[in-house]
Parts: sequence; C-alpha cells; structure tokens
Amino acid sequence: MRADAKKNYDRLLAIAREAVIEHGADASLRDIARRAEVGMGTLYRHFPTREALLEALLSTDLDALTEKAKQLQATTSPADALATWFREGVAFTRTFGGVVDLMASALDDHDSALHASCTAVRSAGALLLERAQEAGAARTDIDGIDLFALMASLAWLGDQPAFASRVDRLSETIANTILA
Amino acid sequence: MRADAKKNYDRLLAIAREAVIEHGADASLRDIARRAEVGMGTLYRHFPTREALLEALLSTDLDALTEKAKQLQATTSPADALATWFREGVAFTRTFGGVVDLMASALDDHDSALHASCTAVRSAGALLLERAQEAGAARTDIDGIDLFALMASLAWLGDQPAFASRVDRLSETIANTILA
DNA sequence: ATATATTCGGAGCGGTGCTCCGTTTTTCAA
DNA sequence: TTGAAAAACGGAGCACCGCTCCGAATATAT
Repeated sequence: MRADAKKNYDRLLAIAREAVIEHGADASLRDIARRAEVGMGTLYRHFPTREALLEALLSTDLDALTEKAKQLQATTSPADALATWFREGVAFTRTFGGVVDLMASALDDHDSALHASCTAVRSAGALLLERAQEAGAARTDIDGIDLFALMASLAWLGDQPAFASRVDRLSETIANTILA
Repeated sequence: MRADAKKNYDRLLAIAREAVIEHGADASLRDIARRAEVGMGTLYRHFPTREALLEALLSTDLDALTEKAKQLQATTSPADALATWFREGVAFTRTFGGVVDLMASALDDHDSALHASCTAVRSAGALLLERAQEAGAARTDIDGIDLFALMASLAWLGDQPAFASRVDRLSETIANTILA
C-alpha cells in the first residue's frame, strides 16, 4: 500500500469510528469523507461497501469476543463460561448503535464483509453452549443459532431508548433460562 | 371532509398498505404518492408524518390486540390468557416489516402518532401480566414494560431473515420463562 | 352563477449512496 | 536527477430520498 493511501485509510477509519459512535451504523458516508478531508472516491476505494467499513471498525472487537469464548472454555466451568460470555456478547454492541441489524443480516449473506467475523462469533458461542449442554448445565432445546438470536435481540433492545435501561436485567433472566 | 379529499385519502391508504407490505416500514413515500396518482402535497396533508400514515394502517390491528387482551382476561385462566396474548402480540408484526422499531420509539415519544395505540397495547398486556402474577402464575421480577420489550425483541427477530424461522419456538421458550 | 374555502400537484431544496474519470501524486528504474 | 508508469486522489454527476411551499384547480355554499 502506498504511503499516502495508508495515511488516508487510517484517517478514514478514525473519523468513521467517531461518526458511527455518534450517529450509529447508518452515519453519512459523505460526511465521514468530508470530515476526513478526503473525496468520495477515496472512501469507496478503501471500503467498497458500508459493511466493509464497519468490518474494519468491528473486526478487532468481534475477534476479541471470539477469543474470549475460547479463554472461558479453557478456564471456567461450562455454566459460568456460557453465562459470562452471553452477558459480554450483549454488552458488546453498546459502543456502536444499530450495528446488530447488520450483523444479523450478515449471518446468512455470504457476500457481506461482516460474514466471516459474525459466523466466527456464532460458532464460538455454539461451542460454549454445546459444552454446557453436555455437562447438563444448559437446556438442550436450543442451538448455537438460537443463542446468537437471543443475544442479538437483547442487543437490539439496547438500541431502543425505551428499553435500554432494562437490558441488563432481562439479559440475566434470559441467561438463566438458557442455563435452566 | 370534501368528497375528493376522502377519495384520495382512501386511495393513499390502500396503496400504502401494499407498499409497506412489500417494502417494509421505510417504503418510499414519494413512490406511494406516485402509485396513488397523487402529489406529494396531498400525501403530506393527509399524513403529516410517516408515523401518522402507519398509525392509520396499524390502528385497527393494534386496537384489536388491545381488545383481545380484555377478552382473554374475561374468558381464560390468567396463565393461558397471558401465554396466548403474548404469542399473538409477537405474531402481529409479521404482516408489515420493520414496524416494531417505530413502535418501540413511539412508546416514549409522546408526539408520535403511534404513541397512543402503542401505550394502549402495553397497558393491556400489563394488566394480563399483573393478573397472572397475582394468581401466582407468572414470575414477579418483570413488569408490563419488560413484557412489551420481550414481545418487541421477538418481533424484531421475525424481521431478520436469518432468525425468522426460529421465532415461534423461541417465543414459546420465553413465554414459558415468564410463566415459570 | 358566483364567490369562498379547500384541496391539489409538483417544482424546488438540501440531503443521501454510489460511480466514473480527468488530475495529481508517489514510486522506481534509468 | 529525471522521467515515465502505476497508483491513488477528489469531486462532479446521477438518481433517489424526505419534506415544504404556493399558484392553480376544484368542490361547495350561497
């Protein structure tokens, strides 16, 4: 990558982070380019789709979530590992608003730039769930996709001002249901 | 209301119903006006906001949901009434896509045209929940807003193609958790 | 038939996502 | 150091969006 290209890439990513924190996942791309003092062409060359931009923003966090699952699996009891990771997964989306919609649609869209990261998270969670199920610590009538669905729907609740304050308690309730 | 005005009003509502079923709650208003062979001014005079248009589309269904709660309260056991109504509430959003987001934000936006209908639904559900709680049939660590939140999040799941097929089963699970 | 009150329609404004291409800048070999 | 090839740049332009505003058209009441 050419030196000036890398400079613009980094600058775009930094500005995009601010913009998405402030305005959510559908922040204006034109505004991001403007604030980064860069043309639209430059933005689109580096990030051909909105998903590509968000993937660059989220990938480290998503990978960390995947990694966290493996750590918990190695160090904690099946039930605690699942419960802790579930809470963490719901809390994750708190930084950026409206991201969970894109993650949900990325799951069954193989062409989405977010597809790989999201399926990795889902798989990591599925492993935790299966281990808990084998240990008799989690109900057996749900699977990894259900787990992701429940996490996503709670994350969506967190995006709704009317419900945000109740997410922590409801997450606890749902987590206990899964472990029941 | 003048005769031609009523004609346009009805026509707009009919076309809007088709458009929202086809494209969801953020269907193009310009396109609705075009298909109804009406100018933008006409559309905005009859429905000053998008919420107003959706309110006109949803009000009968929302009122029916509110009414259904009262019927169930009068005819069915507390537990069954709550469970049945919960399922019905989740299923309701299936007709139009993306409506649940607007309903959620309408809850704490007193100026939204959907505010009244949505709070009515919430209150009706809250009564069912309280009756079940008093009968010892429902857990007591959630309230009417939590109930609405859970219904809304499951409705949101139904809007996500990746999860839609699991909504019925997960609704059952959550309903049982509430009754537990 | 006329006058008044209503309703109509669409041009226009500022915004969006996205593409395309002439211009500029970097790089690297001669 | 220089010059040409390669790479990246930026923004004008297109089609769409929500929304407003107002002169023209139309229905109603007298």
